[in-house]
Amino acid sequence: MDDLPLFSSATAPPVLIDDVPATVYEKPELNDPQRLAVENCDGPLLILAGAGSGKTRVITYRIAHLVQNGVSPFRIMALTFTNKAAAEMKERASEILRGQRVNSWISTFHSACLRILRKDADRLNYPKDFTVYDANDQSRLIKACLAELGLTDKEHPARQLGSMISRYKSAGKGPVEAENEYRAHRDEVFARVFQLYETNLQKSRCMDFDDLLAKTVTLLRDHKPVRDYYTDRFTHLMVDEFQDTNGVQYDLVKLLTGPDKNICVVGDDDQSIYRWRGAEVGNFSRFERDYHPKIIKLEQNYRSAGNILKAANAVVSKNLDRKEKKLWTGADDGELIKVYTAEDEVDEAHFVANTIKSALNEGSRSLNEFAIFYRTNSQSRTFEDALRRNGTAYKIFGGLKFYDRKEIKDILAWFKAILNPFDLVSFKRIINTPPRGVGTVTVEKLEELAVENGLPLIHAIEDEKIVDQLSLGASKKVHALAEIIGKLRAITESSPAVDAIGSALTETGYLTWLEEEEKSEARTRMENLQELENAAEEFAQTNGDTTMSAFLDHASLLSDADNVDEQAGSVKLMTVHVSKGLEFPMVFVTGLEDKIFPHARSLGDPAQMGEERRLMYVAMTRAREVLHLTHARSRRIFGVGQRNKPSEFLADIPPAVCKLDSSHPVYRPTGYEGPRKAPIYKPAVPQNRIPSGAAAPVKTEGGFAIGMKVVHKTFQVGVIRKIDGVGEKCRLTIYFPRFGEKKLIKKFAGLLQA
DNA sequence: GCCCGCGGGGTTTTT
DNA sequence: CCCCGCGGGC
Repeated sequence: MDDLPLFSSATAPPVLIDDVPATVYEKPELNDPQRLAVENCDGPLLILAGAGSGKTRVITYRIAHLVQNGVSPFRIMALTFTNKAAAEMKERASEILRGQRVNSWISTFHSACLRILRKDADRLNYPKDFTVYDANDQSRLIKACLAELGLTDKEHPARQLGSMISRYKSAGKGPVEAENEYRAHRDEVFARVFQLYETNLQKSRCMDFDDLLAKTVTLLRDHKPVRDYYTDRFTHLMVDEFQDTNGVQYDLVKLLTGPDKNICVVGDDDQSIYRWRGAEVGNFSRFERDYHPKIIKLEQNYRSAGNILKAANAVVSKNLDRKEKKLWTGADDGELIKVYTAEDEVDEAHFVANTIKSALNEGSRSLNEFAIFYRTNSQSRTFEDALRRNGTAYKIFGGLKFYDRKEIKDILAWFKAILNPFDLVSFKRIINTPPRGVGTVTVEKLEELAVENGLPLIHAIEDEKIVDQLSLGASKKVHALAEIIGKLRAITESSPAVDAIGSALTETGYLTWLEEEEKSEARTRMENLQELENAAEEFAQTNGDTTMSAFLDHASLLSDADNVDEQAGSVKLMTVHVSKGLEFPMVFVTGLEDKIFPHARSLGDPAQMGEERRLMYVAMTRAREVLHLTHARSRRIFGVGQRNKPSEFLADIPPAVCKLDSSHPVYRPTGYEGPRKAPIYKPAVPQNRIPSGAAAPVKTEGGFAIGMKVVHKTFQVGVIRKIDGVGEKCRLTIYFPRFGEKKLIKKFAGLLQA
């Protein structure tokens, strides 16, 4: 693997080899651009940091450099997206600054904002002890709003409305903009729900995740003394993963920038994979326009072997509108990238599991050197099965987060309700959980009585005179509930959070309830609750704060308790999104098929396809030494077998850096023909034919199938998502990238195959 | 008020 | 196929 032309396309950046002594890879010192990035501390700076270019090192050394040059750590703020990144940065900064107290703010955007708001929320007509709502709470509140408007969750899914609301708020917009921007009936509903949601949120004295950012922006923008306080204190500001910032975060950063404009943002446009969530890559150019920063590019990759980098570059360089960048490495080419064509998803999983097993048997690698990536969570299942069959320890990352689990939320809701009597979502959650005979009828009656008496519901329930107005049976049950609330309130006020949680588990009857339920999940749930107590204890010890409200803040913002580094001794499984920021010696990127990765919903939309491509780039650049790419010729999707072409990304990888992997004994379902010899990477042509022949049936009707691309005279190109009914009554749900989802009657739509 | 069974829907998700 | 949430029956 030597002097072959590395890239067929003229636009692809060259990869420079052997430009730098090998020791650099082993023990990295600061290279020239890195040193510039560290030492340029005056005025605005934009660091374009390619994958694996030592970004974290640069940020931490910058902090150290500032401190050594007389800037007090007290005046430094660094903003990240994840708690993990913040923790790592904090730890490494304190290592470098041995012994010095690092009282900088190194935290996520959200916790920095929460901290700011806890101090001054009263200026926004919020109590300082407002509650933070997560996506689940938000969804419950939206459902309540829908009900209030006489609408159903069916026609307007709360989750979908929630993400629309979030998208608006991330762009700094509210219900008024929503109303102005939409005219169609469906969206009028959206604006009304949005409006009511905002009103009810305020009434509940709660903020959702997006509010934490948006309200901080309002606070800083409209209250000069507050803004002055922060811009005076923080003379040096740093922002990590700048490509992932949304509109509101950009505004926030701008408001926090002091008069000296010592602001440094770090990011990589090629790793922007959260555009769908409101991230605006345009913030890079906005930053350049607003600040005229110095620009430093970190282009030397210290992570991946040469071939991996060449392949990754080849994939991402097909995107247009990239920042000019030439990522290179001083490392050797390393092994060729292995491409495996599996018969189906079971074969794919076995190939991966067996490859890992034989590498382990050779003794050269340990369990935690392996990672398996997939595009969607549902793909994890077959890998779990295969690994389990091989007796290989594994751990899945992502998925349901600890603090999002039902049992955890059920218990914490008691304290949220007690600490904020206006938080109806939390209170309603616990009124009859576990079931104690206080049903909807009783609650409705109580709500009326509460309104009449001008009391929040939870206080009304504790008011004997009010409860006595209920029927005898109901009032007894409500009294019992009030008693629990009273006890928990007392212990919350007097004792550490751990003890309060402990007594909630027994007093509310939650543990007994779980014990009685003879379900298989009950055991895990109880273990999780035990873990909740541990978490409260641990939080108190590390933060020196035993109060419930502090723990609740922690729980709502630090939502993933799992830490990849701490899970030694297991193969790691995760979606590509979750893999961002991590690295592993041996990586398997799986499901590389048209409609899986790139995902079907991205096909036909250039912007979304660009993001899929970056996603692939992120996945590949996680690998240090060995990269396996796998795809299956057929795969069960929603229980139905489907044939998919190899992903077009496979075709983008220069043949010179990869080889077909056929060396392993694989699991062979009947009909397996052995590994293919012919080149499998033909540039993908748009898949628009109904899968035929041996393929299992896909839902079809009159020449149309789910996933098929079609052309409509008004809406142009779209992808069929759903087919309802047959013949004359056949209705097609089609997603048009430019117009959104439309339901059309086949007979009248005049559709053509794309 | 509770529980089971049906039906709908299923991309990614740092906080 | 598999998970969820709602509604109807008990």
